[in-house]
Amino acid sequence: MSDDKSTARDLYYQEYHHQLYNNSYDRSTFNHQSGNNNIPRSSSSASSFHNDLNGLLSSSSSSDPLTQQQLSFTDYLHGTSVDYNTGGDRDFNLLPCSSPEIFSSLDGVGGVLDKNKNHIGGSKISNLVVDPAGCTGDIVNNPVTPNSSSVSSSSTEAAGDDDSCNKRKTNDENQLSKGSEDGNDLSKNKLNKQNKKVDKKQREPRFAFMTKSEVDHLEDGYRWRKYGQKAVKNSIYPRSYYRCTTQKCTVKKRVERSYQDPAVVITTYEGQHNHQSPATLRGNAARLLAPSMLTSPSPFVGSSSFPPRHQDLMLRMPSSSFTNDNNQVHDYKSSNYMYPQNNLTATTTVLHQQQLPADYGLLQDMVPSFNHDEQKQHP
DNA sequence: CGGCTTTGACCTGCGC
DNA sequence: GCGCAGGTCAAAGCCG
Repeated sequence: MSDDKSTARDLYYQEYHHQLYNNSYDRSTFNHQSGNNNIPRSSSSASSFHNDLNGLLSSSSSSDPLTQQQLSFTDYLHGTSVDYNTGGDRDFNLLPCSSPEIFSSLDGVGGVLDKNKNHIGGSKISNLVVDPAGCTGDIVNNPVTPNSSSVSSSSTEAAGDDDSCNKRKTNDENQLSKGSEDGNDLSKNKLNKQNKKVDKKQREPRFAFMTKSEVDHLEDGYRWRKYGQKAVKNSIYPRSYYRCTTQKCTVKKRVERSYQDPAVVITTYEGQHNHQSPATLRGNAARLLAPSMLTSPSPFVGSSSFPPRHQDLMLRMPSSSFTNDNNQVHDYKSSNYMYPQNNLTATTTVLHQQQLPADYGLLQDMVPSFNHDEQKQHP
């Protein structure tokens, strides 16, 4: 990776984390800290991750006028049956989220955590970032310009199980095609390759959560099978790859620890669950649900999908804006949630980018505008 | 024995 | 074309 890109990416990080940082202070989320101390939690930070997140996301709605609608982490995981090509979903592309891309430079992240620590008097902090990635629909619909590509293509993610499962199949097909060598076949192969390239552009939506935890693999109500582990460049901590064990469920998640703040675990979800949480099926829903969720319609009812509907996210997010190089104003939806659980306080930061231009996807393309904005706000 | 983790090999995409 | 890094596979081993 070139230095220019690294620099640009760092600038992106700075702006990204600047958003996190500002939101930590701009909003009245710290009020939650003293307001909800009676919310029960389980002892293990890992096993209570699901609970924590539900609490993080649901408790904040009580004081957030923007959020008339309950949204929990379970909602995040399940969402609802939604057509990502319709309605407002198409209105906003989302920040590209490949954890190494976003978090490999964690200067700002560490700052957020430390600031929060100072702010709340040394309480343990779970800091998580919900960072929705490109929508599948957007990928399909949005044209890819030579100078940029869709949001999702900014990452190196494979497109879910279907894609990965097709890898070998594709190789076999290519080999078969090689076997029959005609001029027509060659052109057909080219077309096939192009089509497959387009197919591979399709990425599952991704959400990255940053959580301060001692345990890498956080319990979220689903069952996961680890299928790989890789050393991460510039990091002493490996990245683990998990796949949902439910048959025909293509959801994956990556778990890695920040090398700059080892206390921070970065979990990236990819794909949509097409089933109910095993925890729910086992009758453990109540244990996993945050109290506020018990009073709201069950998020497990109906078909489930991941990620959450973007409208739901947007409902909960105050907006800010930034301008890109073309002086186009983009709405930014972001929020932080503080969730006190006895002596544990957590912060949820949700970033959302709305109404990006169709060709405004690549991280490299986003960086200048972020930088632009950064310079405007902080001369 | 089934389910899960570990781990080396392999594949793919991308930049040079 | 080559090298690198990310992502995935699958055999082997572990564990309850």
